[in-house]
Amino acid sequence: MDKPAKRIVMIVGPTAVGKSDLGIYLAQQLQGEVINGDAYQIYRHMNIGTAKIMPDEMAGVPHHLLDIVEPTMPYTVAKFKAAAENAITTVNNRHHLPILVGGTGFYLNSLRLNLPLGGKAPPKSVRQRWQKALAEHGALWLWTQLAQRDPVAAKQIEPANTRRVIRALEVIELTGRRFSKQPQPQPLYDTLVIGLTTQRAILYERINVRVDAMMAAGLEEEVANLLKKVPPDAQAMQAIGYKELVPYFEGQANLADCVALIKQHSRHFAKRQLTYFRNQMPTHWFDLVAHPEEKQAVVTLVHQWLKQPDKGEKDELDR
RNA sequence: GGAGGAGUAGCGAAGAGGCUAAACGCGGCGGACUGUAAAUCCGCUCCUUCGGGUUCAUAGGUUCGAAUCCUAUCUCCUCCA
Repeated sequence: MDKPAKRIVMIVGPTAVGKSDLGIYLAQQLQGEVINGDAYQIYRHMNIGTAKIMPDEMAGVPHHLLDIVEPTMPYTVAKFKAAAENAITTVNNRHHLPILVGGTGFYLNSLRLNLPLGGKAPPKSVRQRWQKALAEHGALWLWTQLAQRDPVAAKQIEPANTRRVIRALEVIELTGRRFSKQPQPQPLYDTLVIGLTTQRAILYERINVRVDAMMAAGLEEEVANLLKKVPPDAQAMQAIGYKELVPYFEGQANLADCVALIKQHSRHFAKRQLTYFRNQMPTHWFDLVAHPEEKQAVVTLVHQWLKQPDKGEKDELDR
């Protein structure tokens, strides 16, 4: 089989480890451009809470896929994948290195593995019908439906995880194919994954400090402004740092409690991110918090990898 | 000084003689992940060489059997002085 020719670098890691900084550094060192790989930084008007890098911090490095959607609009992996592929083409046409920087493992993996994602977009009606069925018959009944159509998928998805059960059911209905038997296209890219991490206690402390900094920078006002045009149940409002403030604005909770919740959710999130990058991606780990000088080692690693003649990392996870 | 109340695993909190190594929540840890992914969901969390061993403030006691009953001690809270 042909090796995927286009090479891309990904910088992943939990929130608050310094991905954005490394992205810029690498871009400078390697003639690269940054492509956002963060599910919520794509939204406009959500800057402070998403720790979005601002133009004056970009040091002249082009950044793609930031501020491309209004927060009232839902967004999906598939949209991200398409947009990212476009951005990669753009960067490649300038003979620059595409550097994906972000914390949304699933988005990044859809790109890296060229996931078909169940084919086409699900019509709302199908999903609504299943959701109604769920409300009427319960989670176990719903899961049984899946078990009848696709025992393999049913075994892999917890009955309580109704969101994924419904999605599996959708895909089966829409494609006439089992959810567990989706086509497996060749990857489009040859990907090097660099992961940033640090000692857990330090990471959590950084998160706490960062949330306080966000509040000091005006997160409260940002969310208040957002809520003027975005309904609290919009997808964008599921973002950590935003959803927790809604009860405060509704007079249901005091600010300090909400801020504590933001920190807690951020910590939990960081842990989930680490799990994902650890187990779902072939990540090369670095601790630049404890060892900033290893930045150079990262550059060297990328250099060497770029020099290898189309060898390909070929470490797709078996599923 | 007097009168009440309380002390349970990292924290909060149930349990009021055997079904209790002790519900539940939080925190912590691990995991899953193919169009909501900063989402959604699952598991573990006294020690253990997995045979067992030590727990419910502490020390005694009652009982076949105690976190649960009795006695003393210590600590904390509330009220009266």
